Amino acid sequence: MNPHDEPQHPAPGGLLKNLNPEQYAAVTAPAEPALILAGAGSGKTRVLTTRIAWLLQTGQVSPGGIMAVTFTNKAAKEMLTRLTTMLPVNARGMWIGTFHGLCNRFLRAHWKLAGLPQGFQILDATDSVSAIKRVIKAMSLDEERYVPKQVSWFIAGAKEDGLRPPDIDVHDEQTRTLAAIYQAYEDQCAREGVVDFAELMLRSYEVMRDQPAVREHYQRRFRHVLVDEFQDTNKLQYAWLKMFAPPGQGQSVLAVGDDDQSIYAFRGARVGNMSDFEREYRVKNVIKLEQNYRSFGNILDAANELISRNSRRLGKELRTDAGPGEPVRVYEASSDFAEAQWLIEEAQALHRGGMDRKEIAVLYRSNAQSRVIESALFNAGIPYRVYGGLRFFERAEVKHALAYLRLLENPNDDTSFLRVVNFPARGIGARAIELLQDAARASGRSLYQSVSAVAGKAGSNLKAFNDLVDSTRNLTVGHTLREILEQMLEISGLNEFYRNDKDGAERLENLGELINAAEAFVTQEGFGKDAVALPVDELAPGAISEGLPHAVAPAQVATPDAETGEIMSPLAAFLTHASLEAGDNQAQAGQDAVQLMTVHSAKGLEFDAVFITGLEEGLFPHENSLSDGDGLEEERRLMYVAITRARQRLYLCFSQTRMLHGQTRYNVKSRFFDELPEAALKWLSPRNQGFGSGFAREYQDAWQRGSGLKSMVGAGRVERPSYAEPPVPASMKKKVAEEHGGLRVGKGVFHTKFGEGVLVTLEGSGADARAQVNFGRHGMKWLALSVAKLTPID
DNA sequence: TTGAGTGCATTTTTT
DNA sequence: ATGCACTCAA
Repeated sequence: MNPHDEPQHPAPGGLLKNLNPEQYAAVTAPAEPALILAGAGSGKTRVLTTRIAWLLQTGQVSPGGIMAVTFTNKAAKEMLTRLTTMLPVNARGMWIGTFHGLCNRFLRAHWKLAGLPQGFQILDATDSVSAIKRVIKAMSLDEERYVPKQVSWFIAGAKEDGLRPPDIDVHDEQTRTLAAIYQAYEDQCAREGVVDFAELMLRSYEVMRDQPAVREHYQRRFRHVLVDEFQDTNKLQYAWLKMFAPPGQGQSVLAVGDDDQSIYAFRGARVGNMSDFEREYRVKNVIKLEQNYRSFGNILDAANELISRNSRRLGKELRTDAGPGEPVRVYEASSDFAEAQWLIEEAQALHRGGMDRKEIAVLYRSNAQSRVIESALFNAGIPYRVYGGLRFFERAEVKHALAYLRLLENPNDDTSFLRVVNFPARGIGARAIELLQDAARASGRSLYQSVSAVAGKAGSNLKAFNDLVDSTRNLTVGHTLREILEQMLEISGLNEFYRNDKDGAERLENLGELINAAEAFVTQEGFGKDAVALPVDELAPGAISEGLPHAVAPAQVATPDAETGEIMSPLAAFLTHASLEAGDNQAQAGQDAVQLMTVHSAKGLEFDAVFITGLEEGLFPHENSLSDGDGLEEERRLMYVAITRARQRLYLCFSQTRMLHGQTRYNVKSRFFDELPEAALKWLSPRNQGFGSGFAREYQDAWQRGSGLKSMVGAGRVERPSYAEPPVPASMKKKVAEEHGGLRVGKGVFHTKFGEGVLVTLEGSGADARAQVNFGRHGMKWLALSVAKLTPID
């Protein structure tokens, strides 16, 4: 269909009902490039899904002609779920998924052209680092100078710039070596038949770039491409997109994003892609979604005022019909502990007032800040949930099990081999492994293939390991995924190991959970939404791949491969799934618990009440962000994201004193307070709250810290501890406030040039008296009191 | 092979 | 303060 003579489509009433004019315009935008600036809480997901539903319902496109890309599995899933409630669609024909998920799907179909083995497996970030570590060792390079993590960063960065090892600009020795490591790592990955995350993107980009037939096929196929969170795309992802839907090809590309919520520059996201998109695609349709359906007015006023301080914005202001609502409450605490204590009392009050605990979120800039809050919640016996810990498929025992499974699929996967060759221990030590690695390196073969080259006791132990893997494989041929897992867990000795381990109960549970996950994958997911190769006729010349019989009975057989007719086993599909989706991070996700997370991980979520904690110079905005150019603006966007998470109530708090890295820091309140509209704020008196003043508070403080988190078993499972009065620590008794002419350590001071600060240290006396003051954005200063005019404040 | 002891870094993170 | 990665002795 020619997009330029767009016919009038009958507007199906149900779908478009209740859309505001901007949303309506976005949903029914003509089939040409469009940029949607979607503010926080403006119904972005709704627009995306309604758009797809509308396109399908009006017959402008069939499922096979749609590609919708997101960043997270969660977003992709949500889109799919909402879509299916709007419209009975055959989801299989559509390409809805994450960038990486779609790349995987693409490479499974074109593995040969991509130069990959058919059953290639995917390395997660941790696997990739350990693979790089092996490369560095094999090259006998100094691990101090070439830190595996940093090298991994370098390689991922290069790939995201579309660079292969020969393309690296080797201007110095260091870069030359890095490029050499990159090359060796690539070779190793090829030998082992694995790809990392960045490779998924780059490899599929290259296939599209270098294979005209494939490129033309997909460009013809995808009439409508939709991209979520466009502000988070990196250089490679944008280039990838342009391969599927280049400017001027008549495809409709709908990019949805919010430049004000771009908070991932540090990992390569380029907000600039939005304006590049607008220019390169000659976008006529820029639609702003500014009507907010989430928050009350005061909250939005705060967000708008704050973000207006940023330059280089595409320009957008949120508005609401909901009225001003409650003021934004601000609390100044004396210590991080008092901050946590106050926050908990406030949260309890909200809960007593009928708010679910899971509707209350506590946000912080860095993970280290969660400890005090956790500790306080724990002691108060309030259930809570911390986001961002280890996720299911990242747990050690699960990774062990997956490594065994990978070896069943591909014994030449050295990463997996090394992970489990001596776990559980079977007498294969570092020496044996070194010998084996030497042999493998010498012959250019895998560790598995080199076992026979190792002599003696070590050799026979290694052989026994190989036999173990081989026999498991032989034993489980033709069995269900569940049976394969059960057999593997027994034969490998993992089950027995954790049965005998005194702390093994939870790990055993997780292994059981892994079996469940496999079962669920096979039945519910109808495995291989992502993993299964495309139907044979997918690439038939001139094929209009809409309406193909995609339906495959789930849990039956995998779809045969496009070229050879070979089948991707359920096991291989499950392993792929495990790499692409790390799973949830907490067992009791369903419980009504207060939600703790970093501001970054709060993006995309919303809560009735939000506490933004630790609003102090150096912490938020973070000190490390102030050095680089766009750093402060990104911090401000981060704050903007945090504010706009709140529906009804927003609390901001900061503390005069904070324990960080084992040292007490005296912080100045965040500059962001100066950037919020005073009329929307309500400052709460710090004096009437918490533990009162001085000694009593510090004493309580010290004791609470001492109790720590060590004794905790798990969130929300513990009752309030009954305790005797703790003894007064000696350090407390001796403590005397340092004072000088009305100045006190820990209290505020004013300096005519540097403004407000916090007194950190006082030294010397008389003419020699010096003071150390933290002036926040002006930094830490030493001042001679005989010269500097410091006046106490408060 | 395993345990205790030492050194070191410690913004944000999905796939 | 604390966790983790790595070293060295038993």
